[in-house]
Amino acid sequence: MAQKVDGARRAPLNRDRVLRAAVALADDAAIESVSMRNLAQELGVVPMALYRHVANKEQLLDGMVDVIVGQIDPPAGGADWKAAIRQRILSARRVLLRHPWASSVIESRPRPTLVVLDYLNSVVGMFRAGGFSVDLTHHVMHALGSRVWGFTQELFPGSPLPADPEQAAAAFRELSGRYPHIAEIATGPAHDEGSVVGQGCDDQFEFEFALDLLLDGFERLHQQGWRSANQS
Amino acid sequence: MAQKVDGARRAPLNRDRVLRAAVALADDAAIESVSMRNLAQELGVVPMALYRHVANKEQLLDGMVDVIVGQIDPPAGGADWKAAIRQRILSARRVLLRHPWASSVIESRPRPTLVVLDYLNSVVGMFRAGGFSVDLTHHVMHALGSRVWGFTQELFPGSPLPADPEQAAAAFRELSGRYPHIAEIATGPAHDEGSVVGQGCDDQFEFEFALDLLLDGFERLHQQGWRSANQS
DNA sequence: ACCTGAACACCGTTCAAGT
DNA sequence: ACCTGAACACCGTTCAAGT
Repeated sequence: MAQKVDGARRAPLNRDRVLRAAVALADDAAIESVSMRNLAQELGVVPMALYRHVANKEQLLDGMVDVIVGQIDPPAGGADWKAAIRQRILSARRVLLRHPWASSVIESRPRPTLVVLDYLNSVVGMFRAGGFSVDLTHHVMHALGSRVWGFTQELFPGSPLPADPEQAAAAFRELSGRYPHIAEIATGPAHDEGSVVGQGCDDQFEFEFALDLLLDGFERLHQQGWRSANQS
Repeated sequence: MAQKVDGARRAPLNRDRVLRAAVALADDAAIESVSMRNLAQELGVVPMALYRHVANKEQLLDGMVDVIVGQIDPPAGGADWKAAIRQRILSARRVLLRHPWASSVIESRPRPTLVVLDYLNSVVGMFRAGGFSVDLTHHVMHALGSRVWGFTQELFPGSPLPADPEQAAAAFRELSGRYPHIAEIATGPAHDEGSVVGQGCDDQFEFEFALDLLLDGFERLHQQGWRSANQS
């Protein structure tokens, strides 16, 4: 649980302390616990005191995103564009795994903050430094989408099966009847035991599989000197 | 704006009417307007009357997703897997474009509903029918992620530039100074006027660019008889 | 047995009254 | 001039009192 401030607090409140406390609260409890009132109590101040340091709750969430994005490693020097971008995105992913609430907050922001623009600008610069045309870089950034932050929408969030093995087996039989294709890819067939598809799945593998598929595709287009259809 | 029910309502409330009213309210106003209290008022009933037809607000949102997903075209017969899946996903996209609130609601659901599982099951089935191995189909579904619903996370939501042309020009000069790479791909260079990169960008083009890049990648892996590393 | 108004435990934010 | 308690306008949901 989040640390309580002791009776006589010393450090005066500032924006940075507010943001770090909000991140800690989201980490320790849940993002739903991050209300202005709850956060104020955690800091030992009256709710209205927060409004001196953040304009409103939206700006608080923006600030929390900035704290997270600030933890992503800077670009690695020396490596070629593909390795460097791959490395950087996997660094973003490691940050997000430490703060599971962050991906949904990033998604929820209607406008990018300056810190977010800094990160995106530098990723764009990495493609450009690799020789990508302005045109191709534009499309490639769109194709990456949220993967540039190290996450994607999970299609099957949370196992639908109960914890109890016997109940799980029964639930699985029912699932197989109604959704045979899902059941098949969820567990893999018995004759395919060496596969990575097994009980649950390896999210890191899936992420890298898709990332590499995209990066390989980008590389191929770049090498072919890809241009928009109306220019070819 | 949403239609008001006239004084003497006739049709008794049922789950379907509740869900359709919620979708209409989200379409006409905004998803933020879809509160139990607001929705009840729209239907001319007391808030608690809704709880007879949906267990709670979470189930209301699930039901709204079901209404949306139910509008996606069934699989096209006859076409090869690539064309058929492409077509189906673009149909999902057309549905989502009619209901702009839907993508964020789909993302927010912690567990898939039966209708959602039906759709996913049938997409999985389309890959399997195209000869994809269970293994590859698993990874390919993960790689599609939210694109199977016809959307992806927008990296630059809403133009950061003001509407006034003069102010926009000034803002853009400042943007260019701080974020030169973003400025470059946002507008494209002057000598590249034929490009699709121009004032703003064509979201449909970007979606299809990324979708085709992925589908082409899937096809290549399938043709090469791709297997997990530990099996090769 | 069915329905529902009042109440509870929350929100984010405004604003006037206090120092 | 600064700070903040009370208040406002909302939430989702419970529950007991009413029919």
